[in-house]
Amino acid sequence: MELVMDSKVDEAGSAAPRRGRYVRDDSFEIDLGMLGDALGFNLRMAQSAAFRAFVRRTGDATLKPGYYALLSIVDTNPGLTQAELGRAIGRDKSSITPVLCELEQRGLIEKRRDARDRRVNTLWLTKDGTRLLSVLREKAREHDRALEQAIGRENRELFLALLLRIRRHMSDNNR
Amino acid sequence: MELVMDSKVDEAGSAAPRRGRYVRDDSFEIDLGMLGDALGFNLRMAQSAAFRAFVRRTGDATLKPGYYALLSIVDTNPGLTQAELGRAIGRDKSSITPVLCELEQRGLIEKRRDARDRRVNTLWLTKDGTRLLSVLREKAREHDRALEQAIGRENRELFLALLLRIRRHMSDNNR
DNA sequence: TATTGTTATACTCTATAACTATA
DNA sequence: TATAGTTATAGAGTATAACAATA
Repeated sequence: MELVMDSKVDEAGSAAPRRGRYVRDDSFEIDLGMLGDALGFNLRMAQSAAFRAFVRRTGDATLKPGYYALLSIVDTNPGLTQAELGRAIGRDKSSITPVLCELEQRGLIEKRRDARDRRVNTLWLTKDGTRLLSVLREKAREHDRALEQAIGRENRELFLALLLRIRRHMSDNNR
Repeated sequence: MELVMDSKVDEAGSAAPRRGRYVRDDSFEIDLGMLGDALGFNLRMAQSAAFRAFVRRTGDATLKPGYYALLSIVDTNPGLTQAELGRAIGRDKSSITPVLCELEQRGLIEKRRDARDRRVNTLWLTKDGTRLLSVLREKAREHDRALEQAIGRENRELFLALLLRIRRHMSDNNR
């Protein structure tokens, strides 16, 4: 297909010494080649840029970057279990445990042993957790507005739909 | 379009104890709430799903997941320096060094001290590096086709453009 | 037998700060 | 003074495997 993108076949071969140009002015001088047209690479770059911006925005909110999503899900689904939470965001339960322990120690969530199935912990937000979450939600809203501005408001719905399709299509389930 | 997914505003409040339903069948039963509509969260989930799929696809290619992009850029820009490479993908030079050392030790790239500026290393692909890259490129092409299929071929250009806008708009430069 | 949550362990990716050698 | 590359170190984020408790 296209994928070949801007392979202008300049340079006429890989032996052409790039040093000849000798630019050193921080201008984006590098040719990404077919990488610049790759969906995966650009998805990664965009995600990484967006995530860093989110961290900058929430950096003073006294919480590690990745924890906002967990608090938010517990808030929306009070009493869900750790395993359910893990499945919801596609992470192993063992990746969830230490995070939840820290959130509990900091008094942001509460774990309750379920009476009907004593293997599971149900998860609940505390008052403090609710309070912190509302602060984070405001930051997240600002972040979302910035992203929306970047892509253009009229593209929001489609963009979101495409991201969702990728998640569905590439997830471990459809291996 | 559809995009709204499952934000049905059920539950009618966060106090409703989810335990009542007591489902345990791995079906996606969790309500992501406003998270499900957040650009940042969905970007992260899509990227992570896509990256895992890429790792599955290249897992037997004898190379760590993140290295393909570096090899590809060195191929397209023979003789570029480590700092330039870092800037091209938005990573600190100290994040680049160990990767490049490993690639050199494995005989995939060559570092040459530049004569005109003896501080810099210029980077070059070896024969082996070129060979491995061509294998990886084939995998990458397959991966790209899978992603394209997920979003729909007609959306490719727009999607790519939006990802690029995010990268430009949110990058550390426009802080 | 299967699942939940925990633990031990390890790997990937990334950054900051301090260093050297150059410029 | 400023930059290129290295090193030491650390911190997120993630996973696999083995385990005890429970189903």
